[in-house]
Order: sequence, then C-alpha cells, then structure tokens
Amino acid sequence: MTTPGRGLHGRVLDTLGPEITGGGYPPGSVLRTDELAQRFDVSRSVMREAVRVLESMHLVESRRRVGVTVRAESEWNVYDPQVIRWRLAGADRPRQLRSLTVLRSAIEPVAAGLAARHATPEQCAELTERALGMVAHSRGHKLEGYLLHDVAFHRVILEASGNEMFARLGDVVAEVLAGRTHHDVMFEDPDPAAVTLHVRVAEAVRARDAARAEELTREITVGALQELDILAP
Amino acid sequence: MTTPGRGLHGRVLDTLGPEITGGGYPPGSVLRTDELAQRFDVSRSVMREAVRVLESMHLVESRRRVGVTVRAESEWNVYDPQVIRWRLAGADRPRQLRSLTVLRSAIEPVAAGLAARHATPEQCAELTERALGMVAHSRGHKLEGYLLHDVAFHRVILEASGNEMFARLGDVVAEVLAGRTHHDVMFEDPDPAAVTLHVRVAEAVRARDAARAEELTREITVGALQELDILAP
DNA sequence: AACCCATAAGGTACGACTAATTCAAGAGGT
DNA sequence: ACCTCTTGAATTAGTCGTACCTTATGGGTT
Repeated sequence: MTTPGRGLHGRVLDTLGPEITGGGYPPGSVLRTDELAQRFDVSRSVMREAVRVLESMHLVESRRRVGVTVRAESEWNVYDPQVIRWRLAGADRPRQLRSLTVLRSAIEPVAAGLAARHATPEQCAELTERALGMVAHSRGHKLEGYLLHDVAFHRVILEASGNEMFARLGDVVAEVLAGRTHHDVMFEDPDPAAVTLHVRVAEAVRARDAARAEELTREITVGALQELDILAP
Repeated sequence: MTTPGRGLHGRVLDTLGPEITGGGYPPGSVLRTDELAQRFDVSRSVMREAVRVLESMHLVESRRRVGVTVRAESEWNVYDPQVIRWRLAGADRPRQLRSLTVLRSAIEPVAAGLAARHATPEQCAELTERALGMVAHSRGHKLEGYLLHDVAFHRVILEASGNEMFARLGDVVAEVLAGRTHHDVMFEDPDPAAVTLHVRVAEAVRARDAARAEELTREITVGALQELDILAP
C-alpha cells in the first residue's frame, strides 16, 4: 500500500508480518533467525533488520539463547498503520473493522466539534465541496466516486480538528470506509440519510456550531455502528 | 521505560530517537548511515538496524544515493508508544500532553459506556477498589499512592470496554496522568470533586448504567481539559 | 542443593561487492 | 547562444558472508 518493495527486508515483512498478525504462530512460539533467513533466502543481516522492525511493533521479542518469540496479541502496537493493514488483510478482518469503527465513533464527533472551532476557510470550503461530491455520487452505482469524497470529507474533519492525534487517524478511517465499500455491507447506493448528515455537518462547521457538528457526526458514526450490528441501546 | 539496554541499536535509538522527535533535525535533513555509525561508535550493521526501526516509525526515510532523510512531523507514527515517550521527554512536552488529553476526552467516556456493558464482575470489583484507593489517598500529600490507583482505574475502564484499540491506550493515559502529577499542574491534594466522580463511575459501571458511566467520565475528562486551559465552551 | 561448564542462540564487527540514483558534463539539435 | 537529451562518474544505501563475542539456559558434577 505504502511502499511495495523497499528492499529485501520489506519483502520479508510482507509475508512474515501478516503471518504473525494473522495468528499463524501462537503466542510464545519461537522462531530462529537463521531458519527464517534460510526460508526467505536472504542473508542474516537482512533477516535481522526485519526482526528489528517486528520487534519495534511489539509483535515479537528477541532474546539471546532463546530466539525470536512471538508476543501475545495484547502487546502488539495495534495503532501502527502497517499492523492495521496486515490485520485487515487477514482472517479476522471483520473483528478489526468493528474495533476500528468503534474507535471512529469515539473520535470523529469530538474531532468535528473541534473542527467547527478551528477549521480554516479553505477547510470549510473543501468540506462543503466534498459533501456536495457525495451527493452527486449518491445515486446510480457510483460507489467509487462516492467513497473518494467520503474519505476526503472525514480526512478534512480530522485534520481541521487541529489535534494531530486525530489527524493521524485519517488513514485508518480511509481503510474502514474502503473496507465497507469493497468487501462488506453497502449493497446498492449509500443511505440518503447519511449523505444528508454529511452536508449538515459541513454547514455546522461553516457556521462554527461545535455542538451541532458534534451531534450530527455522532449520528453518522452511530449509523456506521448499526451497519455492523454493533448495538448502542 | 520499557527495555533500557536491549542491545547496541537500542542504545543508539535512545539518543537518536529523542533528537529527531525533539525537532533536532528539520524535516528533509539528511543523515548518512556511515557518519551516524561513526558518531555512535557502532558498526554499520547496528546502525542500519537502528535506522530500520526509525523507518518503521515513519520518522525517517532511507533512500539510495541520498541518505536517511528526516520526515515531516505530520508523517510520524505518533501512536507508537516509543515515539510518545520520546516526545513527552522532549521540549514540546506541554503540547503533547494537550494532544493526548484531548484524545483521552474523546476515548474514555465511550470506553466507560462500553465497560458498563461488558465489564466482568472482577473488573467491577477492581474498579470500586481503585476508586476507594483514590479516596484513601486523596488527602495528606499521598500523591504517588493516588496516582497509582488513578492509573489503575483508567486502565481497567479501557480494558473492560472490550475494545482492544481502547485497551491499548492504557499506557498513554498512564503517561498523561503521571505527567500531570510529576511535572505540571496538581499542586496539593487532588480535586475532591474528581475523586467523587471516579467513585460514581465505578458505581455506574457496576449498575450497568452505560449512559451514566459515559456522562460521569465525560465530566472527569472535561476537568482534565480545564486543568490544561483547554476550553470547551 | 549449589555450582559449573558446554552449547545454542542472538549480537557485533568488518570487508567486499552490488545497485540504484543523483548530478554534471558534454553532445546534439533548435 | 540556448535548451534538451544522453551518458557516465560519483555517491550512498543495500546485500552478503564470515568470524568472533556475549549471554542465558539446561544438564551434569560435586
């Protein structure tokens, strides 16, 4: 997604990373660097670099005289974009999308509220532009065009919040939205109510109405939760 | 904090990481692997492993014939616990604490609401235990004991939410709370109102009252925002 | 039970070679 | 004279292989 073949160690990670995040090795499993190097037909230096990266993601732990042991899932750096991508590509993709959608539902309303206070005129403009783009692509099976504007819309909201922690979730939201469009729910055209909500959020931000922007965004994310049968009674 | 001296490459990262996250090199700055190896008096192999780790955190980008270029702050993996620690140890620690406190204010209320539905009896018990511990240490300059229970309380909330993305923010919250106690605000004893709120959150979770748990936690985080003069009018 | 040592892993260092990419000099055309 | 394209040299990361060091483990000895 980001950088396909950035060297041999990257190539190794492309297959070893998903294997680990996919649960291919139970926690505590021990891998030997030399064996891995042999398996991937690379030198020990390259293999060591790959292991270092996995170690920095807390996927594995390297100890002398023992080897490279796979850590429990609860220790992984699940916010690492690479780890997120690997997990979304794996078997428990549905569970991932649920986790991330719940995360969205917590973050985005607050981000929208902040955006209403901090958005620049340019950001306000792009927001309405994207909302209108969503309207324009909401009928007639133009799902790809719709997705494009949807992703951009939420990205602007997160960036306009002025909080860098929120802003950095843009990629995550993009993955979730793309996942919804391509693999899971979303049958025909998108829900007209959701489209309208986006337009109203753009208006609220433009009007500097933080409370309304927050509440409207909350409605959007509640809709996303419902799509995945995550109840909030 | 986690693993002090896990090899030479770790030792290098302990000084090079903070230098980069601390803004020691403007974005686009170019480092040469050989020079760095010379500077830290390590072999090129070790230096390369360190660079790989920095690269996996998106702090730098390594390109042939160019060198190791420092990326813009907006590209860093700011959710990486290591990066968070480095930044909190740096000069713009206050800005970090603000970002993270805003993040808390978005996450924790939702997490508390979920905890009210998913917490096990054991988690409910620990929650009340920790709340009572906070009460017990809320007077008489027992700040360290108070912090201990405060951190544990919020950690349980995040874990009891059942959402792994929330659960993995436990360390971040711990850093923020510790930062508040040790360096910044918090003069004498903690705010009695905040202590009471924690007790009431524990009760709400125990009573399975999600809406109340969420609202009470929101009051806690609003208090944290106000301490840092982050207004929410 | 305490101790010690053989051993099996990762950790480090070094040197040689490869490969890609930038940059500049020069050829050629306009 | 100016611009463009080509070409080639220089530079830096990438890869490999080997030799050796360090440490934890586990079994054997006292």
